[in-house]
Amino acid sequence: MPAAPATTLLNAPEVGRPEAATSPSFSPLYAQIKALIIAKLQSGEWKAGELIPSELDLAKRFGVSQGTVRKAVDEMAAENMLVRRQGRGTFVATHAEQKVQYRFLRLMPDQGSEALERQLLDCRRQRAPAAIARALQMRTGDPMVEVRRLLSSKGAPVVLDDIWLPGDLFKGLSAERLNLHRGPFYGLFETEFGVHMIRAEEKIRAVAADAESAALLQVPVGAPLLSVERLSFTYGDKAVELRRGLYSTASHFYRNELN
Amino acid sequence: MPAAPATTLLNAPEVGRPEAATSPSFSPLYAQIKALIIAKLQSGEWKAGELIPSELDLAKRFGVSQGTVRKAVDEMAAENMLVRRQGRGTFVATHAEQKVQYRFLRLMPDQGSEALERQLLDCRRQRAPAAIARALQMRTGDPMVEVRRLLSSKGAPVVLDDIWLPGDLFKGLSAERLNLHRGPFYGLFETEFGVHMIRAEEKIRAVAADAESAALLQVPVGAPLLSVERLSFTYGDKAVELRRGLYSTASHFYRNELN
DNA sequence: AAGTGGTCTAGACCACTCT
DNA sequence: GAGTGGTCTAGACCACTTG
Repeated sequence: MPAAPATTLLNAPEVGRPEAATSPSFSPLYAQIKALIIAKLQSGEWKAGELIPSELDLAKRFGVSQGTVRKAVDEMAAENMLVRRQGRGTFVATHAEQKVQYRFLRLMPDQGSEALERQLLDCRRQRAPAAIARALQMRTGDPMVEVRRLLSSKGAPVVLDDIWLPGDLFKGLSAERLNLHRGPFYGLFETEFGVHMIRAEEKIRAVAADAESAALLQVPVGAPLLSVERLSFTYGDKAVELRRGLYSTASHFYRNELN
Repeated sequence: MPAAPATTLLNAPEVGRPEAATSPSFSPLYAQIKALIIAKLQSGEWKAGELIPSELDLAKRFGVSQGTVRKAVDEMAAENMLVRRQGRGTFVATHAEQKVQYRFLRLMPDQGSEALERQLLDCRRQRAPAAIARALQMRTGDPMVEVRRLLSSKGAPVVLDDIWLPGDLFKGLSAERLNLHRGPFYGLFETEFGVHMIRAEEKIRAVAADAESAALLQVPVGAPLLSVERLSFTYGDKAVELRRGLYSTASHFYRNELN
């Protein structure tokens, strides 16, 4: 039997030690450890890209065996919240400085793999329209930031994005900040606003280009485009971004893997 | 130190016992166990939907600890090749008799969740066109089966599929067989032909409906449709199906989850 | 050489299902 | 109650990275 937890205790209702767990609403120890680790990430104590304590260290802190910590970390690594590197340690996942930039962008070129150029079209404070507010669990009229931008491949526009973010979470966000930044927006969101996207849901449709989209994407009006509506979530399954992308799929495609 | 394996030995090159493993091309024991289990599935010794031996049983057979078998099965369950059911055992995953039918179909209705009606349009033996053959790693002109079918929701056509299968794997496949069968094709492929799809890759584009597709899907010519090109794989990452679907996304959408 | 994650074992006990 | 998967522990050793 291990010693009592060194620092942080497991005070979740009716648990603590597995022996105390009875049938209804049973939560295994490793799930509680996972929740504690997530809390550290959420609070910003362990930031994106940083090294977290070793498994042995965590095991001592939480008063459990290494194997239990391991299972918790395993799950989080599988969900892309943490990254394990043998011999080095475990790191908090990040959308910046990653080999695969644009982790959430599934658009692939038919040939080659050229980098995408970004072009900011607009960035302004807005009041939330009803539909946007509903998706983000906010109220109609709440302050928001709307960003519009274009992604191009070898000069040819490919993606037109319309992005909505809660105003209170992204206080200093401006066109200047966005233009200064290199790499994907999600990297900037992490470092500048402490908002880390961990998963997203997309609804994909085929639509006809309207006049404005057609002009920006340089396709004929009525041309078929991929409409990709993305709802992104941070820790605690909180929706923090609604994004509507129009993808020109003449020389690119949306890649998906099914299991 | 455990006793020598009871029946099947681990004869993989330069391994067998982890102690014998040296740096280059190191393969952990559980990965070898996993390969052995996959071999059982591939050979048809354990069929889709069936119960496989218990972890303790497998551990004895393979001469390893339960934990090692567990890790192998864990991975396979994560990849949807096996399904664990506490208290009952571990089963071979199947596309038939599953709560979620159409495991690979990501199309969702905007409202409700009505079942889809199938309508077979065509089923005939063909010679492989160059493009199809290439994707399936066959030769142009090889015998194939082409199936065309329509899926409808509440009478309204939603999906038009054009399916290509290797002729040698699907010998007795005919319109009659397909019409007799209930549920997804992949279920029939398992029971009748022993072909089990374990994963797939999709390339998605927005396209304009041509005359024929428009008529079948009851949309105007030129209407935007989702083109979903799916390449499906069996055990050993062997491509065994190429499918081109046209989805009408007026009242449905393609749902995807990003991690 | 020290520290980290990765593998493997052996054994205990719990939760769940079926008979 | 017997059998299955699920959790947890403790300890050993391996593979990899860094000083």
